[in-house]
Amino acid sequence: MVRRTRLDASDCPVARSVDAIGDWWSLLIVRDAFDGSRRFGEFQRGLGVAKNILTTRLRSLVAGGVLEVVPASDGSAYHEYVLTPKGRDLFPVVVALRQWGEAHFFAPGEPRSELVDREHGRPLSPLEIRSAEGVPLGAEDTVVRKVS
Amino acid sequence: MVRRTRLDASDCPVARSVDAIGDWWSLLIVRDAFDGSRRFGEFQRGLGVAKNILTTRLRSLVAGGVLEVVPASDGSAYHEYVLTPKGRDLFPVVVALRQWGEAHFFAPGEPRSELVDREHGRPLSPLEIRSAEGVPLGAEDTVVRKVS
DNA sequence: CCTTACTGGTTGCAAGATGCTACCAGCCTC
DNA sequence: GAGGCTGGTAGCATCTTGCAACCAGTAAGG
Repeated sequence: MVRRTRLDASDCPVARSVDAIGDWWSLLIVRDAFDGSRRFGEFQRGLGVAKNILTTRLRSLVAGGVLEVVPASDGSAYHEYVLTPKGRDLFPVVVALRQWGEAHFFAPGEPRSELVDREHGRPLSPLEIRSAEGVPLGAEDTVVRKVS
Repeated sequence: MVRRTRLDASDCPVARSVDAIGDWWSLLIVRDAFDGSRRFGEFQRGLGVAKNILTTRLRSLVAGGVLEVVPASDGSAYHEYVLTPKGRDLFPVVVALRQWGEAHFFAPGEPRSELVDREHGRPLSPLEIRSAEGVPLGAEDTVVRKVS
């Protein structure tokens, strides 16, 4: 058995998250879902992914509780894929990745897509890590602890 | 050419980030680096990954500017892998994934690792998405815009 | 020194994942 | 009811992943 390693039983939440959405396309599907895509064809055109790959990814996201299948909103006989509450909770992950990409992979003035406040049309403020008391923290101010 | 699709030229920052660290092991290596791992063997034992896989992942993270190779801190002839500033900027991504995993993949009381404030030993507060004005936003309050 | 263990890999092979191109069965539209 | 959309499957080639074996340079003990 040489299958891809499973980490869904790891005691680290990061590992379980990566196990659920850590493959290549899943997060981009979620990104497009946040951006309004609902139909198979929308995801396929938006991502440029092969249809068989998209099929397996959508199925695994549905199985993982990130997306759910609902009847089409336009009354046709087809169905649509929408984010569950669990899927919508991925918003900070997508925003964090977006901000990291913006900061490190684009030359100034290079064309890009940008996530903005719908009301004012301005970019979001950078994510901040804060303690329970609300004090901003850096990575060096934190430590991983085992809990049982 | 059937190689894995490259997204490093996409105009979406999320896609470029995923292209850089979106494979299975890279983010876990970064997580362990935040947790203090520096040596090849530490990563290997911490992750349980095959050595050839770890070799390629470390190389691509170094090539991508996330890790850098430095002489061993204990004076031996070996070298170590440490996060660059770009790599440390991934902290919000790791924290976001961790919080999502904690919220959705653990039964109450199930053993887990936890990220806490070093000073007080308490879990961090949940990440919040905020507008430029500091107003908390949900996914539905944002929209993606093309910039050129 | 000399031997032995550790560190940090490389190599070869088996099997799974990815991707492309057909192909196809329901819909829906005219 | 003909033709085009929608949402897939199937087959095949190639790439990636993973295990195990092997190996050179370094450190440590005697």
